[in-house]
Amino acid sequence: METPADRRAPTRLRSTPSWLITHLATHVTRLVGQAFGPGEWRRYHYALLAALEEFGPASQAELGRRCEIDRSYVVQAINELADGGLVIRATDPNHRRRNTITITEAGIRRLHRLGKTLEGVQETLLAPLSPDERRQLVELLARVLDHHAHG
Amino acid sequence: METPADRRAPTRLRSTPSWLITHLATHVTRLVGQAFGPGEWRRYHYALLAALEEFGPASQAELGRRCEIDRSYVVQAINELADGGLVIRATDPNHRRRNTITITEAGIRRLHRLGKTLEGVQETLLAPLSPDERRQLVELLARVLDHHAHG
DNA sequence: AGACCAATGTTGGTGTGGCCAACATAGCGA
DNA sequence: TCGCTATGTTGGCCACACCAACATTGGTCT
Repeated sequence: METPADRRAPTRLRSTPSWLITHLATHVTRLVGQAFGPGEWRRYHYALLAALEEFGPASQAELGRRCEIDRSYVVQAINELADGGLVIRATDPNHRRRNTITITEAGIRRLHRLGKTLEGVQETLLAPLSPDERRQLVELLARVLDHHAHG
Repeated sequence: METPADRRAPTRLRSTPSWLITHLATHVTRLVGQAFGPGEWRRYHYALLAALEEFGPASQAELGRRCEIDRSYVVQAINELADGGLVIRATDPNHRRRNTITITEAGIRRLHRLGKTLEGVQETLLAPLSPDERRQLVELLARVLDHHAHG
């Protein structure tokens, strides 16, 4: 049997947005993890690189605010990115308590490579949806997220 | 300033479904956690109770398959539910290696109470969407989730 | 100038929860 | 009868969200 009877999900869950989102997120995490590979970069590295490429050099605190990542996690992620030569951490001469993070050429290449990988993930993830439906979904999710981010 | 410049999220992230979903899931987890209260029941307890109410008594393994929860987590959650008198764990006489989990009256009441709480969460979560858009979002998410669950 | 406050980087701890490995027990099928 | 598998259970690892504390350093107010 393709879908055994004891695998049907409760109706209450299938109609509850919060459950759909959190549960789908676990599938997404697994897909992204598989695509990025073990011991390699994770989605937070991608997020930080994306912010650095789009907005230019920034402090760790600013990166955390842009990507909604906790300061303490930014520290670790930037450590790993710097170890890999994807970013450079330098003390801001004007504000000596602050670090200026700059993306390197290697970082930009890696960002684009990870972007390609993520495109494949989206393809797998949204396979059952038409292009129009995919755009609808992205638009709805972005609206909801905007409402709660920095809200 | 309402939305400081350094809080704008990178375009790459805002247009990436996998990022939208995982990131939104953290907001959802926080909202649900606040609504359910500390040290109290969590979403997995709700999921298990919902499955028990809809499909009747079941083994732990079956519950895990229905709700896509790992067996090891089902054990703990059922322990807590049983401690709270919301379910009863009994050995299946026909298959003595198997437990039969049954929801109690108190469990059904708790399920309905948690359901009401969750409805409030959805209201907060989907505030920026119209009723039509909310239905669209639920339908799209359910389709995607169905495709990946048990796939 | 001096006193206070806020931002920053950093460390470390806590809790959730997804995932996997191992194991004993007990049915089931060849 | 000999595996093979399902089940319940324990325990571990990992990704991260969140929070507290702290020293440094800048800006602000008086």
